[in-house]
Amino acid sequence: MTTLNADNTDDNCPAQALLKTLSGKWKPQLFKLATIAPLRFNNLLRQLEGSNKQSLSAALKELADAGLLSKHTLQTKPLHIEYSLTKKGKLMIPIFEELEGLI
Amino acid sequence: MTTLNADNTDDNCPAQALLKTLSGKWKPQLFKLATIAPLRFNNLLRQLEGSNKQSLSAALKELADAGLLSKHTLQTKPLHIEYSLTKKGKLMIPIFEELEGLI
DNA sequence: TCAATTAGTCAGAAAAACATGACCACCTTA
DNA sequence: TAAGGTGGTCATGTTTTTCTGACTAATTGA
Repeated sequence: MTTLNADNTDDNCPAQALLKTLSGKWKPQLFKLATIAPLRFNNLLRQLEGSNKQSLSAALKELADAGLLSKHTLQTKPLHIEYSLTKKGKLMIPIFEELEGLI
Repeated sequence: MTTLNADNTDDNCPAQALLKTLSGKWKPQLFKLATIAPLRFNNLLRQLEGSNKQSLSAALKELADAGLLSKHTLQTKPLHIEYSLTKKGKLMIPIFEELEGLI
């Protein structure tokens, strides 16, 4: 009898990594909001009641590292930084809608 | 400016609950294995290296509570208990395959 | 010049998730 | 009758995640 998953970072279960990057207290909401409009840091901090800088900062970074969000700086004064969906991120939208459809 | 998510159990983001029930150290693997064959407790405990009774028990319960797995007792001696995908659980399989496709 | 905005980082505390070992009941085989 | 399998629960401890408050730096408006 073979044992699965010698370690829990195993990618024999390919959806697991994606599920991990999307899970957490704020990431689903950040992803969802990003499908509507680009995200801005202090704006999110005000909108997401109960959130905090540290967690939002980490969540945005993880979503960006996963290739779902891209970060770009607008040359305004003061500088504004926007996080918006990448191509990969956009590809996920209809799949999420299907998931929501069967809840 | 309206604030979103007065509490973090909010269902204004419907995928969030589902994402939550599928996230965690063992649940993705349990779901995946359940797409192949019904799950049995001690069998999982042996197969999933590094797992433990407490966590598997909790994970199976959460997946069952979410309506993705159903629990039934086989009248064998000794009794065997099987967890298998519900209709809802089966509906999620192709959606997960799409997600995996774009990783 | 002082307060407030922009977007964060850092250290430490609190909360949540996960693991460990003891224990339970039932049944079977030796 | 003792050991080992079935499928768990419970209390406790460890590890990971999340939150809090202090701090940074540049820019704007009063």
